[in-house]
Amino acid sequence: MSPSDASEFPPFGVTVDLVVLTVRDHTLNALTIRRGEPPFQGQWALPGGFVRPDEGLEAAAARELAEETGLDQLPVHLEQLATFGDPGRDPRMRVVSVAYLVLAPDLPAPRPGGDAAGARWTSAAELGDGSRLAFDHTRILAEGVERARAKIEYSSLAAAFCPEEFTVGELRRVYEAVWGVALDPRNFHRKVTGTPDFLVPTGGTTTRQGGRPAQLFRRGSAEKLNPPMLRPEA
Amino acid sequence: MSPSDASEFPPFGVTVDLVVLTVRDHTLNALTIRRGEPPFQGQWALPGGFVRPDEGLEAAAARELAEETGLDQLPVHLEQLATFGDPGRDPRMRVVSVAYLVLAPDLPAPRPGGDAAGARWTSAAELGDGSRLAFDHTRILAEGVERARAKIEYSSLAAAFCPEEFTVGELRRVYEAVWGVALDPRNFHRKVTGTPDFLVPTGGTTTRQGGRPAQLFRRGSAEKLNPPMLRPEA
DNA sequence: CCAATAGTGTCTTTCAGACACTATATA
DNA sequence: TATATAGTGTCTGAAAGACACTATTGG
Repeated sequence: MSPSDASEFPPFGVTVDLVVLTVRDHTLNALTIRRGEPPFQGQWALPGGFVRPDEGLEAAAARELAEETGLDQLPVHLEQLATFGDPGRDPRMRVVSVAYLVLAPDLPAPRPGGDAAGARWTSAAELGDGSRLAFDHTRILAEGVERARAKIEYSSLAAAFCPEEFTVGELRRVYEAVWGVALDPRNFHRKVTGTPDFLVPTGGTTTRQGGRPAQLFRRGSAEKLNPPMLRPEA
Repeated sequence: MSPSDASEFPPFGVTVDLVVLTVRDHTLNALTIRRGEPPFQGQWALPGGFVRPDEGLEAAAARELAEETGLDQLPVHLEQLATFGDPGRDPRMRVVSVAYLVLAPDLPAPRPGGDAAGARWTSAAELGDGSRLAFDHTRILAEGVERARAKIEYSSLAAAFCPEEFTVGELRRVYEAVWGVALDPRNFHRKVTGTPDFLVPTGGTTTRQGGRPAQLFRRGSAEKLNPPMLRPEA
C-alpha cells in the first residue's frame, strides 16, 4: 500500500492540549477546566481543543489559552511539550493531540470561557496522585511537570513563574515549589547573582516578603544557566 | 464555534518522520531517502510516511524505519522528537508530522524499501548547510541533531551509537563526532569509568583501534550521567 | 526587644581541565 | 626501534554545600 495517496486513510482529528503551570502558596499548580460538553462532560481536564484547518499548532495553543482561560494578555512562556496519539485515547474518533507547556506567574482566578464550564488551579501533586483527569490528561500533565522541573535546572525559565520584577528570594521559592525541596538561601543568592546577565537589578526594593528590604530584579539576557542549578536528589 | 463536533473540520493527515543518526568515519551522519513518488519526487528527504488508522505513533515510526531502511532488526534508540504542523508544509493537504529521533550504531549501507528509491548516509553538517531536503525536513533534522547533542551530555545515550561491546576510546569518539570537538582521552576515561553503573566491563579486550589492547564494556544500568559531561563551548 | 528575610564571607569537598608518565599492542 | 592507543596519577582552579555573621525591616 502506498501512503502517497492520503485520501485512502480515514481522517485524524488534531487537537492541542495545554499544561498550564504556576506557583501559588509555595506549591506548583496546574490549570484544569471542567468540560461543558461530551465526552467526559462534567469531568476535569486540561484546556485544549481542535486545531483549525488553516491554523498553526502554536497559534492554536495560544488561541485555546485565551478562549478557555483568559490568560492571553500576560507574558507567559509557551513551548511544545509532546504529542499523544494512541488509538482510542478519544472515544469520538482518532485524535492526535499536540501538548503545549505554559508557565505563568501567579494570577487571579482564571476566567473560564469557550467550552469550559469552570476553571481552577489545583496542586500538581494532587492531580498527579488521586484525581482522574479526562482522556490521557493525567499522563500529559505528568510530562509537563517533569519538563518544567528539568528545564529550570539549566535555563532562566523559573523567572517565567515570577512577576516582571521579583526578588532573589521569590525566585528561590519558585525553585523550591517546583522541585519540592528546600534550598540554601545564601548559596542560591550567590549562584543566581553571580551568573552574568542572568538577573538585572531594577534599582527598586520591596519588603513584600517581610524582613529586610530586598533588591528587585528583571530577567537578564542570559537564557542558559551554565553551570546548571543542581536539583537536590531528595 | 464548538469544537466538540469534530466532523465540521476538514481532515488532517498525520505522518511520522524519522531523524536517523549514526556515527561513521568520526562524523555524525543522517539517513536520507530519495523520494520515489510525488510530491518532491526524486528529492532527498527524511524517511517517514502516513500513520495508519489503528496504529500508535511510535509503532508507525518503527514500521517506517523497517520498511524504508531495513534497520529494524537492530537495537536502536527511538524517541519522540517534536511535531511539525504548519499549514502548507505539505502541498497535498494539511499534514501534521510527528518526528522521531533514532540513534543507531554504524551499519552497512541501508537497504531502501517501500516508497524509497534510494537510501544513504550523509554527513549531518553537509545536510544542515547546503543541500535542500524535501518539505521542512532540513529544520526537523536540525532539531534532531541538537537533541542528540544535548542529550548525550547528561545521559548514557551516546552508547546507542556504539555496538553492544565497545571501548572507552570508541565511546569518546562518539562524543567527539557528535559535538565536533576534541576531548581529552584521560579526563574522559576518568569521567566515564568513575561514574557508578555507567559502564560494565565484559572482561574482553580488543585492539581494533590499534595500540594497546582496550577493555570492552557494555552499557550499565545508569541512564543518567550526574554530574553531566560538559560540552566544550568551542 | 524579637522574628523574619536579605545579603556577605569563609571553609571544605568535589570535580573539571591540563598534562606527566607508564603500559602494551602493531609496523 | 617508532608510533599509536590505553590507562593512571597529580596539580590547579572553579564551584557547590555547609554555615557563621551582619543588615534592615516590621511587630
